[in-house]
Amino acid sequence: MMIMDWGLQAVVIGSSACSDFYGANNIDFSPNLDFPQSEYLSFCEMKKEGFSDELEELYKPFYHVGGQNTFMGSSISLVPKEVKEEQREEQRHEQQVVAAPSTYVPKYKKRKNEQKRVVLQLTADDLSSDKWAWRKYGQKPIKGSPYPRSYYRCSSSKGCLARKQVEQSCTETGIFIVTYTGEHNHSQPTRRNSLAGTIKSEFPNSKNSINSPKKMVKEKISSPHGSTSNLNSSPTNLLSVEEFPEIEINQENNIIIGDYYDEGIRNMFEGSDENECVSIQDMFDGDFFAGLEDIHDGFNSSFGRNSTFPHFSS
DNA sequence: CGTCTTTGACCAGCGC
DNA sequence: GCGCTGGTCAAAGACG
Repeated sequence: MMIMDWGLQAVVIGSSACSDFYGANNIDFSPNLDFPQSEYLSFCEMKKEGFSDELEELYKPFYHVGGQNTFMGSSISLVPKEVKEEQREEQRHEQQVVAAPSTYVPKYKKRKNEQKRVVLQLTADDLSSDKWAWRKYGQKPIKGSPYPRSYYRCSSSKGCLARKQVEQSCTETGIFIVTYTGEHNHSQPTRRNSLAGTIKSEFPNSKNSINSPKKMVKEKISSPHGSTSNLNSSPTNLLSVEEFPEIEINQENNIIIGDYYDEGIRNMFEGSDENECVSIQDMFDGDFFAGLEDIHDGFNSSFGRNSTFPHFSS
């Protein structure tokens, strides 16, 4: 099931290091039923390994009480650890399941600049389809990844808070993990800014770029925004939309609005087919991400009334 | 000259 | 409090 794929990827991305996927902070992954206690406890103990609250935030949309969710191929409840323990305590005394509180207080406060993030896994070709103008303002080696992460801000408008992070996947050659944060405060530019200085690779030899003395390395590439053209271009079938778990992407790079939506919610997009599709290109061309926020709010209200976890169809 | 990338320094959040 | 880490700043240089 597709949701399994990008859900896992979301975890990987959320952990800020693609090799550091072990679990999530304060989240109990144990299935509602028939899960060995020893394994249940081991999941809970993962918290000690230093998982960030990013993961916690990531899984908030999956929190679901009183029903069963489908995750990683089995029926699983995604309930904050504290909530689960509260439930178990109540079960011990009353032999009944108690609904969890609707609010969950994270252990750690968010980072100062943490905002809603949209995480995508794109090929180099997909990267070059991004018509926004970005200016690189930093690059950092990331722990656990052999590839550095590049930081971009929107260069179309001064004061635009849109940000983009790009890093090469350490597990899939030719796949780039792109994280968008903030929102553009302007319409999409009709043309890109001057191409001056844009022919340098976004991903020069990482070791050189990190450790070498300050020296420009010029690499002629075909696409602007630094996405190298010599990378293997494999079909992208993964999309992680943090905060928007109701969105799926299929093999054709179409964003699918799940059929569990209320008709009214799905109608927020043009058309009202059973599964609404938006291409990657459409996302970059229009206000798709802005619309996601509204969809997300609608989803929460809708999902809150329905005890059945969303089922994605493809 | 304007815009870009590169890269070391700096800052803030987080864990111990 | 200290160290680690990720995100940002800003100076220097390259490109059209």
